[in-house]
Amino acid sequence: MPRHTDTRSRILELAHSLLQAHGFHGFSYRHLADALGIKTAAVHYHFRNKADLGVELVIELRRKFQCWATDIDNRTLKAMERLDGFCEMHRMILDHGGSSPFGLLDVLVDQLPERMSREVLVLAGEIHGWLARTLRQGLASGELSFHGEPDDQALIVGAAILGALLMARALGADKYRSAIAQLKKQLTPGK
Amino acid sequence: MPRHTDTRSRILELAHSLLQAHGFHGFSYRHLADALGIKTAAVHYHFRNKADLGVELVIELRRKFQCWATDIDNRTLKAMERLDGFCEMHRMILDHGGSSPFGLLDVLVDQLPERMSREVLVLAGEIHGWLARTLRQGLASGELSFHGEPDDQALIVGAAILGALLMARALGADKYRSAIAQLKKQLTPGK
DNA sequence: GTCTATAGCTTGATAGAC
DNA sequence: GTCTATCAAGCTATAGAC
Repeated sequence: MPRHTDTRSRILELAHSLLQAHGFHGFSYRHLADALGIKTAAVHYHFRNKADLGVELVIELRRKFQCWATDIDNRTLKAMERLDGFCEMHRMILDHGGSSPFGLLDVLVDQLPERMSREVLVLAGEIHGWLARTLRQGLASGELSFHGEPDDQALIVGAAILGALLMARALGADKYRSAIAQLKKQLTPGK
Repeated sequence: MPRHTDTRSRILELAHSLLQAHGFHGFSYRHLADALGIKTAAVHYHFRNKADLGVELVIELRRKFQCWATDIDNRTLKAMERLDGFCEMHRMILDHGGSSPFGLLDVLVDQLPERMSREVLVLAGEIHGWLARTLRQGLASGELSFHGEPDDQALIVGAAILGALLMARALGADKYRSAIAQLKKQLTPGK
């Protein structure tokens, strides 16, 4: 019940969860204003237009992901445990009514304001980089097992998690768990 | 240059491609009307409201998938060749500006009219069923290799293809090819 | 089967008072 | 920093003429 004293951060916080749940086009200034007990004009004061708001949202997502990544990388975990953390983070999004990777979505990146989609691409690259690095280390140490390049493997691991998250919204959260379990099975050495 | 004599099927055809490219909320009756040189009221004549149009679109998608599936199943192909066909069908969607599985999207199924999302779920089940069956046969005949249940494997194969398709819109079509190649590598026995 | 005309809503955005 | 008031534009949908 602390911080977020000012209206601006309250807007940002609410917009963040609405972005995750409904996508960028799935909420309006009116939604924000009504839910916060203010007027749309007040929202426009803090974010001149919706594209500006969108850009700041994605920048915040990037910041959050970097914090998460450096934190988990510093904890000297096994590669599979890091991947677990990655999947778990996504599952939490699912539990909170979220849909896509980080809410970065609309998934359909080309339907976003241009400045915003540019930031989304940067974020996507950062996520892919982290995944590839984690997979490469796990492969080198023998904790993980897969064929081909870590960069390519990171591509389908990322795609599978994204896809599983989206499918889970339609088919139920247990399908997400099944899919992730199967994904881990593929990466486990030995059998 | 043949068939689609009547306005109704012209609407359906155009709506189909717009659904694939922009999602259900990404086109309007005005878009349809303007592009076809008719008025919105004419569209309303053929489809009383947009939910009705959406339902018929998904039903048509189901019909198309069933045709595709029975056709490819009758051609006595190897399991991997069938999966290739599945991936290839999706790649064509990508090339035509499409985004999601069949355009069934908005990906965010829970933002669709209820009757429509119900049909989407049926379609999702049919696709999963086909994938699981194909994987099971491939595993039994030794053409494919993976651990765990075919049902679970179908889940992540489907998720990976869906995710790859969406990522490709942001990162480029070559990323889709890379991801699919990596996916096939995982399913290939021997190495 | 297609049209005109229109209703009623929601959206993003701005100007100016307090 | 927040408000009132207002705008043009977009949307779905309907009634009724042709």
